[in-house]
Amino acid sequence: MAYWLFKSEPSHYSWENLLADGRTRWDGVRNAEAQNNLRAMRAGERAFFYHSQVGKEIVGVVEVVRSFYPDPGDPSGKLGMVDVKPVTAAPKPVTLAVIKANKELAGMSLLKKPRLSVAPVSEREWALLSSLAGLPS
DNA sequence: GCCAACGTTGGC
DNA sequence: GCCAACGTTGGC
Repeated sequence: MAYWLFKSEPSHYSWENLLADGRTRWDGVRNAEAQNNLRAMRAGERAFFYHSQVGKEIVGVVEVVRSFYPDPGDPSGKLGMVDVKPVTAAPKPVTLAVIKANKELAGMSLLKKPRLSVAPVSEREWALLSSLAGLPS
């Protein structure tokens, strides 16, 4: 059971948009490493939803409801996506500043690879972040 | 196949 | 709005 983190600019697609939609396709990922992460996801796995640029905080938890499948709109046939649904909002959103200030989280992909939009989260990081967010882990 | 130029991302 | 980091593109 792996854990993940999805980044999205709220001006483009926010947590509120996801709540309103109930479910969405996580398409439009171009970066190869991010694509590999999508490919590695299994249905039922969970991920944090992070607002980049505006907010810069973890705002909720999503679940992968459909594992990787090709994007029919991609002419190269290489790009794919997963489907996600919201699970729960974070009672206490965890800001980037808080994450940066925590030594235990210094190894996170979020910090080490700031431009990676779909990143892995370790079990330990998941537990710690869940607790910081006021979520049961 | 190399590498310079360019575009994009995302924090500040 | 700026800039650093870094991935991608395209000419050679």
